[in-house]
Amino acid sequence: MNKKNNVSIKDVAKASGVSITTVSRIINNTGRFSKVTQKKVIQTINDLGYEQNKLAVSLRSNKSNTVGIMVPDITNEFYSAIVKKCEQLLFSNGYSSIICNTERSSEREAAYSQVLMEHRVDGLIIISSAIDDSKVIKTTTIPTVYIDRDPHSHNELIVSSDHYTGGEIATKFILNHQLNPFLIMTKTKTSSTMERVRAFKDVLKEHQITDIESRILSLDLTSDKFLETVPSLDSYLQKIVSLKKPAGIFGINDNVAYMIIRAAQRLNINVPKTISVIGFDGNSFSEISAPKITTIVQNTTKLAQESCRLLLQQMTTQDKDVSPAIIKVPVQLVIKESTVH
Amino acid sequence: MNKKNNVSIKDVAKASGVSITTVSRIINNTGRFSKVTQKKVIQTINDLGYEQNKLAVSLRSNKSNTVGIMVPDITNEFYSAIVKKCEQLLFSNGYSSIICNTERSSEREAAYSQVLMEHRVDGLIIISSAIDDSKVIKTTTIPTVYIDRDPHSHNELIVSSDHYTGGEIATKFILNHQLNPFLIMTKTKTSSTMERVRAFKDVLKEHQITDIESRILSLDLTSDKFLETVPSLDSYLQKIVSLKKPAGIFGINDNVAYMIIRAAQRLNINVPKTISVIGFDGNSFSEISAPKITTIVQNTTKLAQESCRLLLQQMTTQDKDVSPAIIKVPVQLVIKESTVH
DNA sequence: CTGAAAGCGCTAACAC
DNA sequence: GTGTTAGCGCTTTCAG
Repeated sequence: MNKKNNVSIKDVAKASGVSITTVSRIINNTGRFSKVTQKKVIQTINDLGYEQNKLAVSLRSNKSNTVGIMVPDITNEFYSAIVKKCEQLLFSNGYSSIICNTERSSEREAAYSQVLMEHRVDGLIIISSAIDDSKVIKTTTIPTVYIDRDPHSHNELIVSSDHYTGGEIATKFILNHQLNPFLIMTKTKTSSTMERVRAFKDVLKEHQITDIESRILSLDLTSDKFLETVPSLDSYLQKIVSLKKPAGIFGINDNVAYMIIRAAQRLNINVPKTISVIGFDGNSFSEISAPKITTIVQNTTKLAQESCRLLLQQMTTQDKDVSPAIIKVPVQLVIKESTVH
Repeated sequence: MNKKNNVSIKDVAKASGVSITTVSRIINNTGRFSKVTQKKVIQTINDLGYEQNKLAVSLRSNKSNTVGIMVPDITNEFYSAIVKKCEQLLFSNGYSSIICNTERSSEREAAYSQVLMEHRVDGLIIISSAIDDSKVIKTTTIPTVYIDRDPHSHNELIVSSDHYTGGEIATKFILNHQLNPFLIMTKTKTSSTMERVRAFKDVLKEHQITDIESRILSLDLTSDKFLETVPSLDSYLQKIVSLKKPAGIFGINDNVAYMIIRAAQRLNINVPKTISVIGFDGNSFSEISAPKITTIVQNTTKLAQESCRLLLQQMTTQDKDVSPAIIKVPVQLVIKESTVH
C-alpha cells in the first residue's frame, strides 16, 4: 500500500524495443522519430502506466518547474485570494507552487527560504514579508517578485496596490464631508500600512491640520485579533465623541474598521451619524458587517496577474535583460453604509 | 541575476580535501567520521555557501519529503484554517507541502493529481473533493488521508467532523425550542453535507414529522455566492412566515445561514423572533454577522492534527501494517444571537 | 574512520 | 530516424 509507481523510462524503452533516448524524445516531442515508433511507445506508456519523474528531469535540466509563494497568513482573505490566483496562473503555465505560511515570523521565513532553495524553486513570490526580509532571501539570486514591499535596492520587481493614493482618497473623503479626521491602525508595520499612514498625514498637512500625531491611534495588537475587545480603542472612541463633532475614522484595514464599528456599537455610538468609518482592502467582512463598511478596495486579481506576469517573464528570459519594475495597481473607493452620505 | 547557487557536494569535497562520501556522511550525520574532518567540512560548507540539492536526494532515495494537499477553495476560511495547520505540522516534521486549489473541478483534480505524482510526493491530504474523486487518485498507492469523504473502500484513512451528530444537535435544538423545523442547503453534494441532511431527516422522522421533503430547500448555487440575492430563498422564507409559527431553520453552513439572515432582514422578518437560524462550521462570519449566528463549530485544529498524525504515521511506517481508520472529530454547539433563547 | 564506484531517472551531445 | 554515452547531485554498498 505504500509503494510508488516505479515504471521508469528504461522499462518503457525495453518493453517497446527502442532506446531510452527515443522514448525521451517522444515524451518531450523533441528531435525526430517515426510515427510508427511513436505510436508503439505511447502504447506501452499507457500499458505500463508510466509517469515521468519530474525529480529526475529537474535534476538533469536544473529547472524544477516549481515556485515558492511566501505569505504572512493564508487564512487572511486578502492574502488567500492573491495566493489562489497566483497559484492558478502559475499552474496553467506549468509551474507548481509551494505555499509557505510565515506568520510574519523571521525564523519561519528563514526556514522556508532554506527549504525552497533546497527544492531548487525556479522563482519566488513574496507577499508582504516582515520588515527585515532583506536579510533572509537576499543572498540568493533566483527570480523574485515582491507583493507589497518597500523598494530596498533598484534591482527588484515589486507589485503593490497604490496604497498611498488609497490613503489619500480615504482621507480626502473624510475631509470633504467636513468630518473630524482620525486614523486607527495596528502595530504591524508593513510598507502597505506605512504608505496609507503617510498619505493620511500628508493630506492633513495640506489642510493645515497640525495635531496630527494625536489623531492617530496605534493599537497594540495585530488585526487578526479583530474580534477581541480593546480598552484603548474604547477610550479613544469616547474621547473622539466627547469633541462633539462628527468624526471620520480611517481604519487601516477592514478588520480594524470592523473593530471600530463593533466597539462603537458597544458604546452606543452611532455609525455613521456620530462617527463615519472607512476601511481598506475590500474583504467580504466589509460586506457582511452591519453597517456595511465603506472601504478602499484592492484589486487582488490584478495584483496576482501582474506578479505572475513579471515572474514568468523573468523565469523564462535567459537572464539579465529583465529590467526592474515597480508596479502600482489602482484601488477603488466603494461607498457603503458606514459613512455619512 | 538569474542563476542558482551551484555549489555541489563535489565542490565541498574537493575544497576540504576529503571524498564525496565523507561529506555526505557529515551532512546527514550517518556512519562515522572524526571530529576533525567534521569541523573542516562544516567550515567549507559555510565558506562556499553550499546548500543540499533536495532534488538529487529525492531522486536517489526515492523520497521527496513533499506532500500534496488538495483543497476545494483556499479562500474559504474553514478550508484555509485546516490547510494552514496541516502545512505547519508537516513542515515541522520535515515535509514541504504543495497546495492545490481544485475548485471542486474534476479536471483540475486530475491535472493536479498528475503533477503531484510526477513530483513524487510522499503523501496526500485530500480535503472534501468532488464526488467522483475515487477515479482520479485511486490508481496510485501513496499514503493518503482524506478529510471529509465517504468511505468508499475499507482501506482508507478518513478524518472528518462528526457531521451527523452535529446535524442531530442542530435539529434537536430547533425541536426542543418548539420551532417549526426547516433545512436550507446548496447543491454541493459533499459527504459532510449529506451527513448533516441525513441527521436532520432522521430526527424529524423520530418526531413523527412526515412532510420532510417539503421542509428542505436546496438552493441552486454554491455557498461561495452567499452575498447574492436568491429569489427562491426569499419566497421560501415568505412561505415559512405565512405559517404563523416560529420557525427554526438549519442552514447547512454558516454562509447559508448568513444568506438566510440577510434575506430575512430584507423581507422584514425578525431574526430570531420569527425565525431562528442555526449554522454549521464556526466561521468568523458567524461572529461578524448581526445578529451573530448560533452554529455548530468544527474543530479545525483537531482535524488537521489527526490528519497529519495519520499521514505521518503512514509515510514513516515501512509499509502495510497501518490499519485503515475513520476518525470522527467532535463538534460543538455555540449559541449566539440568531436563535431564540 | 575514509574512499571508490555504482546508480536513482532523465536529457543532450554526438555518433551512425 | 535511432542508439550510445556521459553526467546532473546525491546516497550507499563494499573495500580498505
